[in-house]
Amino acid sequence: MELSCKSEYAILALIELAVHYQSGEPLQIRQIAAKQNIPDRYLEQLLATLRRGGLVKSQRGSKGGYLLTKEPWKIKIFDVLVCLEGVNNLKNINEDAQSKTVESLIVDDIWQEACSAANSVLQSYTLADLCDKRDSHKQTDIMYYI
Amino acid sequence: MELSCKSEYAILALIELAVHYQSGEPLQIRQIAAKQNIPDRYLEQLLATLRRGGLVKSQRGSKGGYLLTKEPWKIKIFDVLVCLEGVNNLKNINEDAQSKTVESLIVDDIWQEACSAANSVLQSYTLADLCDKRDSHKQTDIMYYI
DNA sequence: GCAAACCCCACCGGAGAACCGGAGTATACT
DNA sequence: AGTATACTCCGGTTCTCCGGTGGGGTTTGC
Repeated sequence: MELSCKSEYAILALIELAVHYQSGEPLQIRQIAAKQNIPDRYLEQLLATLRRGGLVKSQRGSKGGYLLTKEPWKIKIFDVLVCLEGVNNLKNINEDAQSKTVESLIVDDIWQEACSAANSVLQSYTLADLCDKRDSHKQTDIMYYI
Repeated sequence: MELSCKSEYAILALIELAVHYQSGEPLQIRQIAAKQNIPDRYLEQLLATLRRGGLVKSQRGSKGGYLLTKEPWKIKIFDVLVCLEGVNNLKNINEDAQSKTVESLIVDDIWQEACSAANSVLQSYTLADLCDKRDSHKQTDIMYYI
């Protein structure tokens, strides 16, 4: 029940892209990495995965960088996790009669139910929601500062 | 979002213990392993962990084995997972000002919310519930058999 | 053509999962 | 007392993944 570093980095990067989305300008790995202190060589790989997953697009060459492919309110946190962690439900092929007791089916059911509960939360948040939270959070900080 | 083999084995073993709970007789590793086709040397380690976690107790020597320490309806699936996977919320010490951006706090919040949703499902099931499900499932099988 | 950016492939160290073995220890039965 | 039966503890092995680094290649803007 631990959020992997990988997924956390990816979500943070996507938040940065979402914040700069309306500008239309691409954002570079270096800039994202610096703002969220993520190792840039590693972030590069994660962005490549996100690109292959269709969540971001890249622009090569000088003045290049990354852009969201969709509006921030159309990208759910769940989508990001699926893209990063891979599709998780491909074990159902191994349903031989052997090594599948009645009890293990029941346990799997419960587990599926728990996963669904978590996923529905992750489905309910978009990048835009996180940006809003960020803004209100920063407002609060300013209030304290005054 | 994958249930580890480890936890699955442990829950299956505890179901077996729960089924035989009213007999008061200890159940041996071999018997549990055979019924749920679990590698017995591995199951031994898992039961040791469960014992250290206070979920089961052992009886050594001939005619020994394992017993639940509590009634099956007092043991939640969540308890089993915590015992096996370890306490997961001990990262809060690393809250230096550095490497903790506002955004990462927000991401952590969302993740916590998703975890809570999953945990509340796992809190709602006890070993006794799983035994009931098992019984009704087996009833259904018999119906088909006729 | 050159620098700035992305792209791709490969590798490494550490950690954990899923096991297997062996020597020791407690208990029951004879 | 002695033996068989179980658990207990310690260790090692193989495999995969995670987080991270390095090097070389390709595209683009100026």
